[in-house]
Amino acid sequence: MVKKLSERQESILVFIREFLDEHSYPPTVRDIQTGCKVSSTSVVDYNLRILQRDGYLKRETEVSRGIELLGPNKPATQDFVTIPILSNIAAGEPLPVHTQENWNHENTETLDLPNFLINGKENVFGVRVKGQSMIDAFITDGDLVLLEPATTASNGEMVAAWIKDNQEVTLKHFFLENGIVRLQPANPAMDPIYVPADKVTVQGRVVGVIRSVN
Amino acid sequence: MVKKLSERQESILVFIREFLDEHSYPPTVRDIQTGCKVSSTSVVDYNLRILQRDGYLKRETEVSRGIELLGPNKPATQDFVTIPILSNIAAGEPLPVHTQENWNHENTETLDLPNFLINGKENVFGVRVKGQSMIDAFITDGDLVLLEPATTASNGEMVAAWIKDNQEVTLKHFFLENGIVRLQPANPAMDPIYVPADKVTVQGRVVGVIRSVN
DNA sequence: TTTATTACAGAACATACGTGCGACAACATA
DNA sequence: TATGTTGTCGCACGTATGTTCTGTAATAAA
Repeated sequence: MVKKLSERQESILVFIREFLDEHSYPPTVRDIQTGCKVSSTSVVDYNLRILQRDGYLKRETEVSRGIELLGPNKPATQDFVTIPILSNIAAGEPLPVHTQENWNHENTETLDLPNFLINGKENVFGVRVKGQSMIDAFITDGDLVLLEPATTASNGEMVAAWIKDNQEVTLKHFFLENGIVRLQPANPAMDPIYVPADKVTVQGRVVGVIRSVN
Repeated sequence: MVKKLSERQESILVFIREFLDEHSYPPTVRDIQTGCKVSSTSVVDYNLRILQRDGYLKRETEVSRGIELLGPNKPATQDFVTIPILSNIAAGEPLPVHTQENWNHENTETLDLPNFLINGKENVFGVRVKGQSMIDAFITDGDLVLLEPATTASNGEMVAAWIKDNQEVTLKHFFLENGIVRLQPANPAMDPIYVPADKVTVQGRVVGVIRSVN
């Protein structure tokens, strides 16, 4: 016994959805009035009550803009985390250090990711893999690598490591053995790199990889 | 020259974030006043102006609840798409065919993904890579592969292919050459598989890969 | 010292905004 | 015919809410 919506109610619903796309707050009754070319605020109120009664939205009484869309119109409710994307990583340079303070700015590219990819880790940032230098098995050109800032790593973890002598950042599995760091490619066909511990700086732990094929 | 936030400004920022988690609309100046135990609305306004000046938020003048968080505090505004995850892919079986109709059910595991990963493609679904059979270079055990349903592919595209004689689904680059399908591993060290075209069924095009390291 | 600057307090003002009321036309029901 | 019901309209009331003004104290700069 789902009643069909009237033309006006339909347009109100559409308007609210579009309004939410453009603003960070819901519309007022009067926003809807002008947006849907309704002659009176009371008509808007009247129809909003119906929409609420039928479960299309929820209203907070006496609260300005107290409208929340429900059902299919409801915006994604899952937890999302915004992470910064470090682009322009020049070859032969370590990753710039990134803290929560210094990416507060408009020039930083960001990305919203579902929480399960981050899994509670703090300050995760993304790096776009460019060229061949960072490529290893299972990670290739164009991939977006998610890193958790770290200066140390446990054996076996995949890290972004700055190799001083080579002047490059590489993604490898990390093993510390008797003062020597073994950087093991995931690809068994490739040989590991051995570097004295003081010539390697761990810059982050790999927590995820995202590849988008176009 | 990023100024450090005062304790009060910090608490206001936190309050707004928490308020947005619980409501579908931003707080008013007075909400912040009581929430942060500030003595006067003018103090809230004063600090909001500073936060706006320093780029932590944006305000719409004369608009109730006209507050929008920026930077790391900004809630996700991106578009998200919900896709189904096919789990329990038994070895030796083709992928179950999935249409928009038959996964609208509660028993299907789903995932919300940012739109850029899907890029306008329809009916994308995810498959969790299990075991070694589907592993190829750049894709490994545990990865979530995003597939677009397809029965054909252009040369060079990575597809999920059902090889009848082997009774297995594999992820490979697809090449059709004189009635023979060449399934080329991305890993150059591995040999391609040649199969008569009628013994291969393309089941989907790979549009993305997601790996989450725990 | 004087003078700015920063941060806060209290009050008041003006508008934004949700809500209620009476009326009216169209249509169905009895 | 009388009686509801639905959707609309205009208006107005009262609260919600952004904003402004005046003042004060603490601290730094001159």
